[in-house]
Amino acid sequence: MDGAELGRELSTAVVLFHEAVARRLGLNAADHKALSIITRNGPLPAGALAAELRLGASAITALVDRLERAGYVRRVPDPGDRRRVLICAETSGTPDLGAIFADLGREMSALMTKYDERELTAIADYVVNTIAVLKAQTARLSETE
Amino acid sequence: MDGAELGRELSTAVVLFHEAVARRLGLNAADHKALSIITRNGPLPAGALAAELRLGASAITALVDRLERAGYVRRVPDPGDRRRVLICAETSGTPDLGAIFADLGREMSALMTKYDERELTAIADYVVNTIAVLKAQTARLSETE
DNA sequence: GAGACTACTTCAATACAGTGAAATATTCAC
DNA sequence: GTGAATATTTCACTGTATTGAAGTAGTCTC
Repeated sequence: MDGAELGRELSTAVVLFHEAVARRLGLNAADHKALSIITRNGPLPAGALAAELRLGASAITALVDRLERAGYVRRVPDPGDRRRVLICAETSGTPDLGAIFADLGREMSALMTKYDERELTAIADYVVNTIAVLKAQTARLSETE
Repeated sequence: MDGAELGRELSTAVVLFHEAVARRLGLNAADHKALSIITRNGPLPAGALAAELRLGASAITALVDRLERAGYVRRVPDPGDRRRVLICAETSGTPDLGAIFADLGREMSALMTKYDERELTAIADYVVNTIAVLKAQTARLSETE
């Protein structure tokens, strides 16, 4: 199997894994993406989420309604600016999410014990550079739209 | 940056790249997924696509209509069974797609020249095993639904 | 070759996410 | 304080994808 083929396989596997996670959480792809932004970027105001997702303000209200109803996030009034609402990931309410990624993490850790120092360095370098290439390509594809 | 963080980053980069490709092709995520199945699995009957995507037959008709109208696929009557319609990827009609992946391939090839034989072996092994882990986790997530 | 079955399409109905305008509440500038 | 600006919500509407039932065409069994 050559490099390109391998890359496509990896890419497909990643995308399908994401879909499976979303299905498991009972979310569509867009809501899952929103949830991971919220989880990663900590509590953030609805407006910031709108900018990130390139959606209108009213779409965010509906989206957060769905996530809140499902128990994945919580609305908290911003103490600094009471017009704002901060969207917080509901960590206690999502045991699924933790378990899912813990399992994956465990398997990946086990995999990494196979390699020696030099191999690990090469792999990490490869991953870092692959991320950079993908980001650059994504930017290139997005710029002309 | 630790391994888990790196993995998440890679995963995000892959997903965002896919989204960018889809946007560039003027397709939504679902149609893009269908197109890549068609491209990869060669000409396949509508029913097979329905099974793959877990969609009803009529949804496939609409989906193929959209892809055909956009010039990405073609309906060809199956010579073996004339009830069937084979969905073929329209290679000539999609210069975009080729160009997009050629560019990515070129950058990835350039990256790979950095590594020596042993490092390349480790990287390939890592990718193969990561794919296996992701597939296993995807299956695990899907089985109980 | 008649009847049951299969593959796809058509059509009406439904579900859902997104938009844009108006409403509400709060902050900022003066 | 008053008026302009900002952040979110509500609401009516639009666009689009999916479903399920009915229809059409072809294949298989006997």
